[in-house]
Amino acid sequence: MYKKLTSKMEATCNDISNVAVTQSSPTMSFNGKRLVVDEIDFFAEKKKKKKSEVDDQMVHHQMELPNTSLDLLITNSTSTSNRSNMEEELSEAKDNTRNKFVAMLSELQEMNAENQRLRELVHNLNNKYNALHKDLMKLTHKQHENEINGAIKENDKRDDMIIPRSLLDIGIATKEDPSQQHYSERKLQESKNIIDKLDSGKDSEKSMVDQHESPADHKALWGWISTEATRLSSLRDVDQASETMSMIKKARVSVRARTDSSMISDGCQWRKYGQKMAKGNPCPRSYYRCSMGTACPVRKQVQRSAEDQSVLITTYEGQHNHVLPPTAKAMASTTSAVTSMLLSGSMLSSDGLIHPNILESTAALSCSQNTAATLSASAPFPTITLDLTQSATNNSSQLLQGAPQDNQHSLLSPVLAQKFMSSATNIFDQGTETASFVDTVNAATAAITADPKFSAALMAAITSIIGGSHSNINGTSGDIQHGNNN
DNA sequence: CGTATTTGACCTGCGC
DNA sequence: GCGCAGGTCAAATACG
Repeated sequence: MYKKLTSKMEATCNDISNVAVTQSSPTMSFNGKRLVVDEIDFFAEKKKKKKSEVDDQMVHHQMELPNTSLDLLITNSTSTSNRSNMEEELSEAKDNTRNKFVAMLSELQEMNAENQRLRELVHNLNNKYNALHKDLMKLTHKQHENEINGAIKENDKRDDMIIPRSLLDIGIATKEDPSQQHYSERKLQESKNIIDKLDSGKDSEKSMVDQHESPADHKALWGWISTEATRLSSLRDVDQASETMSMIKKARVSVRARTDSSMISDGCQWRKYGQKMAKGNPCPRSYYRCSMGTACPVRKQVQRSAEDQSVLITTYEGQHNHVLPPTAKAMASTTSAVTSMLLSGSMLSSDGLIHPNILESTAALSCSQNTAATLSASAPFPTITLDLTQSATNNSSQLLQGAPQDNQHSLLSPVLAQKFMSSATNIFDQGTETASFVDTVNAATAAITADPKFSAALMAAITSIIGGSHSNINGTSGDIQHGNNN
């Protein structure tokens, strides 16, 4: 936005400076560049010779005036009435040009003001981001300390828990892994280092200025450079934040489901925009984008499994920027939660391994339903795969104590379901992309920290929702209410 | 006729 | 630099 506006303003300035015949004039500063802008009398020269020469000039030439787009018809007539008409038209043309120029100037000033406001906005956002980031680190640190304290007790309780092979196969670290012990501390240290680097960057810029010029030049120069330093620093932070944002946008949730139909119904409207043959798979991959909202960034890929063509793999990517229908909301919230947990520090260690908390939660998911959740660390962007194709043989009561099991559509206890849905809704149902990633992570972390059953509830909710769909997918009904992520 | 889908061309990132 | 594969675009086509 800022860059766009800047380039637009630069273009405007160039246009103006091209038009303006510069004279000694007051200067305007734009983005550190000096612009010479003044009110120019385009007709000054012509005025001088106007009285004596204008008639002849007009007769013999097509007037050396800027094209004012007025249709000034010049004839060879020498009658006085025509002459006075032409003079009137000429002065009108002058006035028009002057008015246009004044209008452009005022527009430029407005844009300058807007530019200033945007700068302040970016700066404020940057400050808020930093504050939230620090809070997140504190929370993560606190949470990890709590985990360490309760680790022994938890381990005793969960000794009989079955961890699925699919999770062990992907190299998940266990609590005994000593590298996990300092996960939060390392992360905190990394963030401190980043902040230190930024600060030192500012300091070095300042020291460069301090040594730079004579005192006379110093003041003006410092004004400009400090503005630039602030701007660059902001851009660095914005880059950092945007990188994080792009990560969460790129995070994917993949759903494997056994179905004959070409696409699972997930409550959203999709428009197909491409199809491609993927290597090593006889079935084409289809590309869809969400058509429910204008310019909604959410996309999904649908492809049949190469190994088992009855299995449909649907991969969701991005966050919806519009209000979702209730049928799509549940899954969207759920997959948002998974995605954000996936990307928050509470899930992944700095080693790229899955945090023990999530291991437990994911194990809960896998054990609690006919579903396996796996995390791909090798993919360019984090991807969680929910496998709905496994046969219903697992005991679902191992972790979700009190969860009713008589209902294949909802194995989630009503209390936990409500808790989960309200949490997920509070956290993720922002409806727009503008919801801060940091807010999301903070909220997710806070929710998990506040409620030890949250993780289990979350996973149970996923299986509940997907489980319902799954049974539909495998059943005769084509009306599958499957959600997509975010 | 407006909207959705198809499909070949094009772009981009990555490995060699 | 080149080729490959994944992803996207947009003109052509189909459909209601």
